[in-house]
Amino acid sequence: MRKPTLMDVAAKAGVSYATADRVLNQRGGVAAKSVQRVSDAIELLGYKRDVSAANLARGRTYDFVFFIPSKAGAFFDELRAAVRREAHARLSERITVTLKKIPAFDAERLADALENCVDSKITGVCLVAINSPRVRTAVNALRAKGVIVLTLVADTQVGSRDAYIGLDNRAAGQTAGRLMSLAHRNGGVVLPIAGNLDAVDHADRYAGFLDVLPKTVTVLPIVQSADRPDDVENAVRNAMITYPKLGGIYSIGAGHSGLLAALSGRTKMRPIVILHDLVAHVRTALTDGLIDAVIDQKPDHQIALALDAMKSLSDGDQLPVGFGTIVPSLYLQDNLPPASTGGPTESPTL
Amino acid sequence: MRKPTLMDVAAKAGVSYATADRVLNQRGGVAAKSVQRVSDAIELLGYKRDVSAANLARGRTYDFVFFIPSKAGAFFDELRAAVRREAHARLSERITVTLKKIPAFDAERLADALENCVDSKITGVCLVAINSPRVRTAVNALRAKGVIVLTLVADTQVGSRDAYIGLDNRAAGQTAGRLMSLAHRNGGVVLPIAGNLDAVDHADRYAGFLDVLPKTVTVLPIVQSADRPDDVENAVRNAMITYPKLGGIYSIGAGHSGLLAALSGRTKMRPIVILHDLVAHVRTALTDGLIDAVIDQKPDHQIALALDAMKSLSDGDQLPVGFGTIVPSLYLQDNLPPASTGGPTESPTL
DNA sequence: AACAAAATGATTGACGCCTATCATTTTGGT
DNA sequence: ACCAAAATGATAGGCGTCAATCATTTTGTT
Repeated sequence: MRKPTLMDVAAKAGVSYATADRVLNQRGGVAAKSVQRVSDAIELLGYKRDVSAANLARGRTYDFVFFIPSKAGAFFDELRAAVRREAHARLSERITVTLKKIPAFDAERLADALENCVDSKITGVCLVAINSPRVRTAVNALRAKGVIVLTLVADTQVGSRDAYIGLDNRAAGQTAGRLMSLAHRNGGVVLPIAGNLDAVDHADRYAGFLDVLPKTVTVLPIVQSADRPDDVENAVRNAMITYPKLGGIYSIGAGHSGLLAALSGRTKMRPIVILHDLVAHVRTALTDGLIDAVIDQKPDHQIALALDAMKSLSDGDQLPVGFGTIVPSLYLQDNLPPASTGGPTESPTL
Repeated sequence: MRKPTLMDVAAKAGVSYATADRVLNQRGGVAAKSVQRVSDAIELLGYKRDVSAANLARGRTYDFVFFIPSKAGAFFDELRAAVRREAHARLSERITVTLKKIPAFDAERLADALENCVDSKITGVCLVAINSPRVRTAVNALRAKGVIVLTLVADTQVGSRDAYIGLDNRAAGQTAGRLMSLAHRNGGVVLPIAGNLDAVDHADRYAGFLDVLPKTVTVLPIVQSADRPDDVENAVRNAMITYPKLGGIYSIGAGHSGLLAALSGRTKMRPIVILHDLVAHVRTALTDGLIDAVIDQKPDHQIALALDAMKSLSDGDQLPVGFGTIVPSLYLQDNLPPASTGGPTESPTL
């Protein structure tokens, strides 16, 4: 027999469709014993509301907006591409996604963009947070209107948004440290490079890295490069000269091109190199054996999670605990995920 | 303005709803120029059929059956649990999943079960394949009836099923080898243990492992344990006595409990241990520092992919190239995914 | 027992699409 | 210009649910 409908439930419970509906949708005005009978019938039949039919009837659509900075570095480009892909894939699920590009580090532009949203009929927004009073008030205004607000990659204060989706940076650092340890079982010297330890994400990664390194491994003073390729390149070159036995490099932030330049050509007897985010040129470097491991935060996965979360939240569901915490992926040369296809693929059948 | 409907398309194209529908659903009997005008209108408006409404109207339901062996070892238990979880999560999407348990290695029972399906109204089946003539004919009979047939974890001949979803075993072995190399940059001795090299999956993993190991690493003769814990335990104990400097162990198959027993207590100065499949006790061993790395084939992900694939295929869509190839995940102690929650969670809101 | 309040029943028109039927118009061949 | 064939239009009922209305029955109160 086919899936039970609300009609079947009503019949089983010995009430009318209207009453069953009142129970299901908690419209109130139903006697306790009727509620019970309907609940029992639902349980008994294993009834599950057909959400497609429900959304159709409700005329429900999900309108989401993503605000992604145009920061230097390929990572946010990949994030944007992931948004486009996911959005395309869900077009037929009554989900519409708009992608807005925000100048990097520009809290005012971000606030402007958020404020512009307040009046439109938007279900949820997802932003890479920047800490600023105007941004906070704009977020609060949105939430006051019932708009779901998610932060992605970078968070604001807990409580001022509905959920945060982002990498567990400490775990990422620990993973790097653990791998580095495995490669230095008899001790050695390693060099950490960060963009800026004032940024919480970099600081967390660094802390995690130090967490798991055994005492037999010597950690050189950390280089803070502000993610500038030139600075990174110089630091690496100097370190390799000063410490000929340099056994490993952990690059915590960005500025990879400088690192790769300093390494280029040295595929033999070079330090173990671990860095973050599997962007295109990093993938190439890994394939070519120029570096050893990449710790990734799975931008595609984050976007998919963000969409799921916004949908759930706007349906009034709660998110499971721990939701949104991205566990880092560890890629070596041989377990790289397939490169994501360029644009949204045209589907022949509509 | 809201999403365009087929009505809007028809209006834009200057034809009736009926004609637009005839074009959209390729019912034929439409003049070429009308087809063109409708196609243009679809393109212009960015129309996308609302699949929920379509499935509702069609009365379409997806009835899938999974055949999973009750093989020894926790892996298939996890696979079954994943099926239950995913099935529960998609109940509201007009997807019904039945889970059938097949005695391990029993081609006849599997064939029986498959043959029983032929008459029922089933959309697709998904099985862990066993090579046998009766199974093959049963599969062919199903496919002849229009039932989608997927193989999972273990494949049959290409061409006799619609798709295969399973681990890239060579990549898995390579990943293990790569990690082992990183831990033995100055050479060393490692011990590979397989269940049975006649099984293609084990053979592939072993080949991949050897692929990437440098010549400076000595590989001891492989132990074939038939996945028996006792044999594994003995082999490991012997090797550790015979080769006090044993630097690494790669366990290709199952029988982990014997391995863990041989290792227990030795958290210091023990060989690097890499094994497969993040089942419960392996997770514990990794957390406790008894082993170093786990290569996982993501059973949950495989099930999710299987459902997606069966749905797509039964809708007549094609799968993208490379679909179904599972890239191995590499877990260290610090990047373990959250343990999957026991049963399907009861959702308060229906 | 009378009466208001509460609960229930019955029904209806969407939502966007599918499928089918039947009537009407247009086309092509001669 | 005639006729059959082809193409198109118009329309209706249904899929499962939502949201609303209005009528009817059941309660609890005094």
